[in-house]
Amino acid sequence: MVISIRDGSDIPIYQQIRNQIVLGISDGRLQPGEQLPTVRALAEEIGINTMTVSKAYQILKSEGYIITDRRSGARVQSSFRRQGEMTAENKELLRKIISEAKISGMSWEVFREECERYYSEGNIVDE
Amino acid sequence: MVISIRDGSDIPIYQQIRNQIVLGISDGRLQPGEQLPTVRALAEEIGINTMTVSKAYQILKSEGYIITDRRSGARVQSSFRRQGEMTAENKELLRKIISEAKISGMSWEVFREECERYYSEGNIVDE
Amino acid sequence: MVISIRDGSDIPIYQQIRNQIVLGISDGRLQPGEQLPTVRALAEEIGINTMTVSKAYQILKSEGYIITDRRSGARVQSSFRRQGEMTAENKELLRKIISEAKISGMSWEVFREECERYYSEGNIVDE
Amino acid sequence: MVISIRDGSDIPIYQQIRNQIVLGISDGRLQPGEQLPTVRALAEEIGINTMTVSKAYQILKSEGYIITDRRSGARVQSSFRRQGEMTAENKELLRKIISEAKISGMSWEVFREECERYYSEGNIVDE
DNA sequence: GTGGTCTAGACCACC
DNA sequence: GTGGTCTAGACCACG
Repeated sequence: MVISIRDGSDIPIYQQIRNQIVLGISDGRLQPGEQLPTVRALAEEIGINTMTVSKAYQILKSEGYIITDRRSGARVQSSFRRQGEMTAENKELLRKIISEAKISGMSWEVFREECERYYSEGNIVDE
Repeated sequence: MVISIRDGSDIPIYQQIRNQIVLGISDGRLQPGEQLPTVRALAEEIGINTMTVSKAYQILKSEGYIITDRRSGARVQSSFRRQGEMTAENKELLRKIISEAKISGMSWEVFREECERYYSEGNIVDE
Repeated sequence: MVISIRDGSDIPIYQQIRNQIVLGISDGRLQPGEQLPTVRALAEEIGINTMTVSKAYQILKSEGYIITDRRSGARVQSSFRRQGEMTAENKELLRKIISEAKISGMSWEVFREECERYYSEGNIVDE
Repeated sequence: MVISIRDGSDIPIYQQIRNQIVLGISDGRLQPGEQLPTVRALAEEIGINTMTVSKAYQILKSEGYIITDRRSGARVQSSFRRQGEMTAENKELLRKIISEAKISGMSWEVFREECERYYSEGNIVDE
């Protein structure tokens, strides 16, 4: 999977990496149990510091998306806790997005379709 | 309208203020043309520096949500440009939220309902 | 001549008045020697403080655009010093405008036409 | 590139900085992708507070002229959206300038030449 | 090292 | 009274 970094972005690089890997997991490009590139390899590929990649992996690990192993490096978690809830932070973000969408005059139908499109991009195949 | 700030949040205070005012506009608690608290009053109420509030107001102004007037202070815009589009940043955020929701096992129906609930909270009354 | 004030503008009201009167003189809506409304009348018409209109008139007077007279109030200057030069401030503003136009990809021809259009709006008839 | 500030000017310092950098971009003294001085360095050079420079950079960033990067500081955008339009504010300013030029007796030909001269000062080299 | 945030307190122009 | 600007100095996250 290709990780691309936007240079001018306000989002820290380690967050961008983290987000793209989560996205990859959600749409099936990264399968449960699949091996991730080593910290060093990914850092070199993107052209950034290994510390930055390492931080991204640490976060992914602490969030339960990946597991790390001294021998085999990092792998995607093979089964996820499916509590079916959004984090408080994501709820707040969603509120922000929706409030701006409403003010901009976007109808609920159009917004719903946009979400549905994102929702149907690939599917997780686990267990 | 009450503005509440979470101290430990990684979202800057001025952004929190900005977001809550946009939310207030979108759900009708702040009506078009309505007067906002003065920079000094809001700063004192929240217990922060006037500069921080001022920065929030300037962002809101540059985004077209409010107008500032030397006479009467800050007021909510009386009419918004309704282009019916999300910003690129919001699209990216929405993707992130949805990818995480999917992995957590949240079904499309549940997510849709959550969004619909936010969407129906109050309505903008354009004049 | 109708003077209209934009509420949310960054330009101070007295400047807006001043600019519109200068514009009126340049395009012929205000003829040399023509009587301007009294400070009080204009203030009431626009719905602002008399001080503000008074300040606008003072500036116009100091710039030589109008003359004031205890009896007949304010009148447009009947003949202007035609030195055919821009002020240093206007040169700087023009540079700013042109630099932004260039970066935005506006061609010299299009810019020239825009200027020409403004230039031909009405004509001064004096002497 | 040298940034010079006029102390008595009614244009805020951060705006003067902003304008001069835009000018530098438009006439090619600042090339796309080129590194700008750091906030601290520029502040010290001019003899002002870092906040003031920072504000200038943030405006330039929000206008799309530069990007800021935690790694390498601030850099000129490498490609600009070329919509070929003036902002409403610039149109208004241009009207004001032209109205005053006309009254001062400046002929269209002289004004046109002045503009053309500014227009031909350097050229943007987009990559 | 970089830019980003925030404070406390000051002064200004506008109305 | 209002918002806007600026300072001096601090602390933070990022890389």
